[in-house]
Amino acid sequence: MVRINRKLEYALMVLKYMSAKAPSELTTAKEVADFIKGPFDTIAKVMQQMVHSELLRSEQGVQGGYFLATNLNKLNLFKLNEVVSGPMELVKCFDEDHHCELSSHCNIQSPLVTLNRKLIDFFQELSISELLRIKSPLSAKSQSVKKEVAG
Amino acid sequence: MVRINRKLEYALMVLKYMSAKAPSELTTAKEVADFIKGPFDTIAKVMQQMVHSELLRSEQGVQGGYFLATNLNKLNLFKLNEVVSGPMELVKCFDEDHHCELSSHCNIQSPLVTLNRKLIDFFQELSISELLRIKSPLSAKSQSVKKEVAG
DNA sequence: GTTAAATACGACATATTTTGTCGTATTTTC
DNA sequence: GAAAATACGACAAAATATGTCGTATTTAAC
Ligand code: FES
Ligand code: FES
Repeated sequence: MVRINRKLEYALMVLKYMSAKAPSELTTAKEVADFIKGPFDTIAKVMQQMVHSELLRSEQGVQGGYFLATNLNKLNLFKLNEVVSGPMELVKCFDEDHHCELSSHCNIQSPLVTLNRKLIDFFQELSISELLRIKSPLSAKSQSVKKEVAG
Repeated sequence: MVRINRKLEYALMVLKYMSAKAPSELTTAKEVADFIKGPFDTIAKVMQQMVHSELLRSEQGVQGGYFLATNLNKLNLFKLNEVVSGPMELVKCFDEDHHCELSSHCNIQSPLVTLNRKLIDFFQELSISELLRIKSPLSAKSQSVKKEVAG
């Protein structure tokens, strides 16, 4: 099976939620959790992971929170998935720590390499701002630049 | 996470293995299991599922086995995944029996619909014969037709 | 300086999904 | 009738995903 998981959804929800605010405004994990009626702890951890990979930045203490620290035009779904799930191959066989026990007699290795590559490309080409239809100041700017180049 | 699972791999292995034979020759589950050094029962069940969806046909009894019953040019990865995993949405939220408890407050529903659609398209456009680089008589024929149309 | 609200983070617990095994029945050839 | 194969449901085990808890730290407000 091939499915999108919750943590990736939470990450998308967080970005969607935060991108509706002014860039300087802080957002707390509680705020998001309340808004989407989801589990605070899990969502908070996702946001912390996003800080690690510098998608967000955080301020601690009372009145602390998170704010966007990246251009969502340059962020893609592949990257975002890595942020929440850690780096991993999309075809299990090729994952470092997985070690596929069939690999020595496998008759579809090269097809799987191809598939792995195609999946990576697919997710890399999916920009978050496009997917979430975000029109931030930055986003709008980049879009128009893109248009000029394209047209 | 977003990953290809074993059953789909087994199905691909089976098709790869069988497509190397003459169309009339039978292949047993044991034969495939021995060849790839995989678990007989699981592989057998995958082949049985393929019979249900008429990708293969079977003959019972001693000297029984399976043979290809479909044009692999017309088979795509989406369909093959459905055959081994049953019909299901690629974004869990939209799955009939899953019922996403966040859906009433979800702020990314429309993006998820888009993503779901794109994933389906991606897998539907991946033809099995192309992926496995199969050059069966049928396959070769269709390929040349395709070329003529394209060129 | 104490309290409250927030992030930070690891360890654990639970739930779900995936993967494999077993038992048993049926079909067919020898 | 025995052997080799498919057929299939129920179960078991393993892996993964998801959520919870405990505790520490930071900072603003009082
Ligand atoms: S099944 Fe893992 S490498 Fe082919
Ligand atoms: S999280 Fe399920 S519909 Fe949005």
